Amino acid sequence: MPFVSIEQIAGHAGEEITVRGWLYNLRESGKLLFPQFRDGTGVVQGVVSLKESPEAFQALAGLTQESSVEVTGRVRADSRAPGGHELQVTGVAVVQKIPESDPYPIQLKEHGVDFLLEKRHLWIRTPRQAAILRVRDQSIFAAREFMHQQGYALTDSPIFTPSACEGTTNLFEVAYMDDQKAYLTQSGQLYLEATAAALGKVYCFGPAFRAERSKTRRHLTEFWMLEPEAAFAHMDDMMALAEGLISYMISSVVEHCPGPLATLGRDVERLNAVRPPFPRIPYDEAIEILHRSGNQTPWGEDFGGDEETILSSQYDRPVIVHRYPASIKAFYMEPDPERPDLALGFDILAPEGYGEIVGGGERISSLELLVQRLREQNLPEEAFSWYLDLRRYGSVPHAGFGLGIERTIAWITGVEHIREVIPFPRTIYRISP
RNA sequence: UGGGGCGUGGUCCAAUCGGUAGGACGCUGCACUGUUAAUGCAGACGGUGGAGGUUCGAAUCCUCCCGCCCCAGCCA
Repeated sequence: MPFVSIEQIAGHAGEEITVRGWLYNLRESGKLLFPQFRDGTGVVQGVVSLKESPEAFQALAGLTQESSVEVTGRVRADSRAPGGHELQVTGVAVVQKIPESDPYPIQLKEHGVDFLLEKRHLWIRTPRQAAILRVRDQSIFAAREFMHQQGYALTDSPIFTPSACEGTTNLFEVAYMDDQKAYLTQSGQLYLEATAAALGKVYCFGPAFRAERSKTRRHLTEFWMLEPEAAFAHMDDMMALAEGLISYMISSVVEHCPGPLATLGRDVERLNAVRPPFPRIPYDEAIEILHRSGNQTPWGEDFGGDEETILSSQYDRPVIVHRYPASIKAFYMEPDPERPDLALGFDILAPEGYGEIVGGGERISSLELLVQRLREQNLPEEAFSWYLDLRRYGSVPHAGFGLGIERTIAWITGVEHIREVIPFPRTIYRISP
């Protein structure tokens, strides 16, 4: 008897197959049972009659939620079944029955956030959570596929680092190395600038750690970031790469995850609108738009959640804001040659209030200017000596950006909170499970 | 780190002015041949986050502590 995954079941109508999975729910109606099985790819309803399949009926009657099973039966199209197909069960092998004395804790009812996060290791079994993780998988696969197609080589950055990318305040210290302090990385960028000078076009994809006391729906303590970096590239090249990357991720998810998107109730039309080019607005113009909208943010200040929402709500696709005041950007940002008070940096704001999903720009290539900026910021020059080597030996214009995977996936899936788009979220108040 | 909010059976909620802490789900049993988080009937288990205080009496009022949620800042 062939094993068939539930997402493939419609293609096996009329055949006898075996499904391996878990009992998602059981409705009993006299001498008829309606068990629902899930296997991680979907949910299918079974039907068992006492008269026709007494042994299967006895095996399933009273079986507890989430007990593991292998069930055999004939697939039949039936409009009364959720999903359009059901399994006429003829054989049941119970792999493990959950005892009634200790039932599965997550009901098919509403639960509170705290309870669900305490049971995250079980919560991910629910169809909605599984659909989100399915989209996460496809998004990351598509992102890596796109980067590879564009000629970018994966050169992952270290997780343990000796110093900060932009200061030490937000770093997690690790008490392990004997002689000097070690920290968990908050960005792979500095190392990517080195590998970009080695291989030309590179990227890394891995976790980043921020010891910020952020407790909003857009923040995690541990999140994943995709960071490209390219030698001889300028800010415009990176804006084009980012919009191509994001558009590719979206179209790949729309193409390969119709089931999960339907489970999530995501409006696919809004995703289909996301195609290049994305609107590009200079910071100066963004300030004007804000002022016209009644927001009085003065020139020279960075944007907060309110400002991001005003700007992004004007468009049906992500919006790129570029050329920010240099004073509010990182020390390594290349100044605009025409306006030295501006930095050649850009952010991409996702639609629908999901906020900043990309931050990046062009890096300073001049040794003298970089040293000057380090001193202005009171950063320890010796800790950056290898980084300065990149400007000593064959320095070139180069640029890159970081894309926050969880924020991007939260937007693609349409979920309220970023904590649902990573299997085991880490926040300031949660390290378990 | 600031501002706001919430902690009641395993879960989700209710409890009027300070007056015997209750319901639903879940679990058990029975009924039901097309259920859609099935339904109906019956049953069992089980709780006020913690420590003080006020009071004849505290889930309710006060103080402190703990846990969590939301917002801001920071950022992706």
